[in-house]
Amino acid sequence: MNKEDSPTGRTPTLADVARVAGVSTATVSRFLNSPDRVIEETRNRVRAAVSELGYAPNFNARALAAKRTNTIGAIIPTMENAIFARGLQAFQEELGHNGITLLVASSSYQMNVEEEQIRTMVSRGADALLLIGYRRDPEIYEFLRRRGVPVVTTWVFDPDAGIPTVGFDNFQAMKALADKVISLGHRRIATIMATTEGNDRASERLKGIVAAMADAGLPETDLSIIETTYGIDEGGAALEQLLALPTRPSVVMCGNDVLAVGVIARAKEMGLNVPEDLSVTGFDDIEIAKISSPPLTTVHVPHRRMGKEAARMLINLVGSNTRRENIQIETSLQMRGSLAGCVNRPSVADGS
Amino acid sequence: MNKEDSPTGRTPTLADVARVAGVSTATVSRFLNSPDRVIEETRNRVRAAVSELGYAPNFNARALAAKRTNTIGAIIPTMENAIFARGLQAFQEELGHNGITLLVASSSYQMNVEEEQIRTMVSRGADALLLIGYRRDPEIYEFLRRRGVPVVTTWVFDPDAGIPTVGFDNFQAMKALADKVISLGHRRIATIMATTEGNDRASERLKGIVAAMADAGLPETDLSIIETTYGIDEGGAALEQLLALPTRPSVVMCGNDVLAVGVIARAKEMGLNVPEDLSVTGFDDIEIAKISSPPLTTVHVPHRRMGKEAARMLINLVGSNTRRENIQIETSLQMRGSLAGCVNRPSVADGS
DNA sequence: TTGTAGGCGTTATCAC
DNA sequence: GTGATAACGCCTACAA
Repeated sequence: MNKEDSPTGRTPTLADVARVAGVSTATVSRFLNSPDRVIEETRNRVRAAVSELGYAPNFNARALAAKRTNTIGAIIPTMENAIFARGLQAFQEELGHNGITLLVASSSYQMNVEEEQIRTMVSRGADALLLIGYRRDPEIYEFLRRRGVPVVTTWVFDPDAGIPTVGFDNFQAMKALADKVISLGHRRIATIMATTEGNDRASERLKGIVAAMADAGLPETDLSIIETTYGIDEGGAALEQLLALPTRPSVVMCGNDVLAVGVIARAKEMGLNVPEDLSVTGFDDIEIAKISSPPLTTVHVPHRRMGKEAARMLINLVGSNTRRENIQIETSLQMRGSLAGCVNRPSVADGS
Repeated sequence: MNKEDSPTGRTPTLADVARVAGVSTATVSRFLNSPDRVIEETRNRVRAAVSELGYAPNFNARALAAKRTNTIGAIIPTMENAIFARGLQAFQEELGHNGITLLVASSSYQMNVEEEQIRTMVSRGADALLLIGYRRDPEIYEFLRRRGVPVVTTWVFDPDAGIPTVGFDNFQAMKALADKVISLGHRRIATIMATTEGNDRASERLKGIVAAMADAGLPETDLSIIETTYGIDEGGAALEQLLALPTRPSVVMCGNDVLAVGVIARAKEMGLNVPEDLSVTGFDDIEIAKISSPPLTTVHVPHRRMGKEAARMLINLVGSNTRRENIQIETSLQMRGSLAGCVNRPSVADGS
């Protein structure tokens, strides 16, 4: 039982430190928040008292009194796959450099869960919020506006969104890939997407494919669409549905890399060669895209830069130094082995 | 400008609700926390006032007054790969069923960062903590004990750890796999592990391999060890180091699936056939293990069950219904294509 | 530079 | 059942 064993039997408070140091609570508070406003001699006494008591400030009390938490919240659709990991990592690093803590929650792609979490974050005092995509109930934006909580949305870019966006144009990005696919001779195109309802990224990507087909004069009926949740196994299951259709696609364009990798794996299990029998594309260019075999053709997204820029904008907004703006991140096509030209063989392979 | 536009110009408080409903703040508080202790008639008035004002309770004030947050914190080594994702998901679900919120932070496998985050979580009022592994500075456990914050560690099982563990025996699990590898004829074994310093899971897994070799009478010099950070590319880089050594291993046993998949990918790039030229094993059995080609032989860990059990124990500890205990989760070998028997060919393949 | 004192929004202990 | 009212731990004018 050393001297550090809680002398009072409870966790030390500011007042305890003040008493031990022989100063007022105000001085201790200053020592903690702006040490330069405390004279050296006093500083030492307080510092000693702090470490003697093992004092740690009570965050909730601080937030209550200061109306500021130095905390920014991020709500992402999922933590189960690595789609958002890298961007969030960069986001967190940038916040860390500015002494800001990140709080993360995941909504499982459910809008009502997300709303709940937005309210929770706000009631916990988050100074600002990072959200994925911009399409959500206007009421929630109204709520945030009234509470004065700045928001930035990412993974999308849209100057007309009404709120700051830091991201890329999902429509154009996917259209560019679809253009490429079509130029390689593919006509029977299938796509596996996240449920597009309430998911602007997915629905815009889908529109991108449709637009590319329209440009090429392909009938919309040549496009088979399956909506599913994101996951490797889900991708595989979707592929099976696709192959049960009367006309077998020559290419499957997936809404993200996770689905695509699942498709490739299942295709191989089913005895199909990728890309000879079936081409596959993804979206995101996360790590598994490279290690898939064949490696995955996909849309490269500069996740880290996106996360960093979002953090910077949010930090500015909290300091209210800036008006809102939008930052566009450029994506690029990442060609790899999973996409090949289409020789337009009949939909049911024969032995000839 | 409708009636909901903040009437007072600031966010509504309990007192505002009380005023509008014509009751005391105590009653509103009761309405919020134990509605059954308020008579129906009053309840309705309060309910109306709440929704009229768009009132939402201030979490920090609540925590300050109640000394309880209904929040449990989890600190994991990384969010960058999916190792902890599934377990954490199950953990969160179980907490959710009990009205508890989960706060997640990641430490990037750095002990000092983790300590910092533990202190942050506590000062934010987390009612309890979930940590990965048990090996850390005793001072931090002392800190938690003094603050009365229950802790459960997971991904390890050790009744002697001094704190509750919900997990598996890393030593035995890896030893079982190594036994199998050796029984297949492998002698020149290499291993790629996370830095074992401060990482009990990694160091125990390594010991498991060493023990298996000892049991088989293999000299310890037959084991090449490379320590690296977890990541796909890191696995690939480690493989290159390994292949530069004078005696080429016939099998690479990796500390986790992420490394192993990286090894397989790089091996193929280098023109090696897996498992003919080189066998590879992992640990965890996360999703990529299945989609790797060849699919990965690994140690299966029941992540979801582990997460769920940890949540239950933590919930009990917060209610202080229980004394601490330990729960062992059984792992199993998951044999797949990346591991084959060793024909003990010379370390440098020739054309014969 | 430092101290005093009021307030932040809830909860909880009492009486009534 | 309901209402005062004192905590909870910290911040921040304002004074000294």
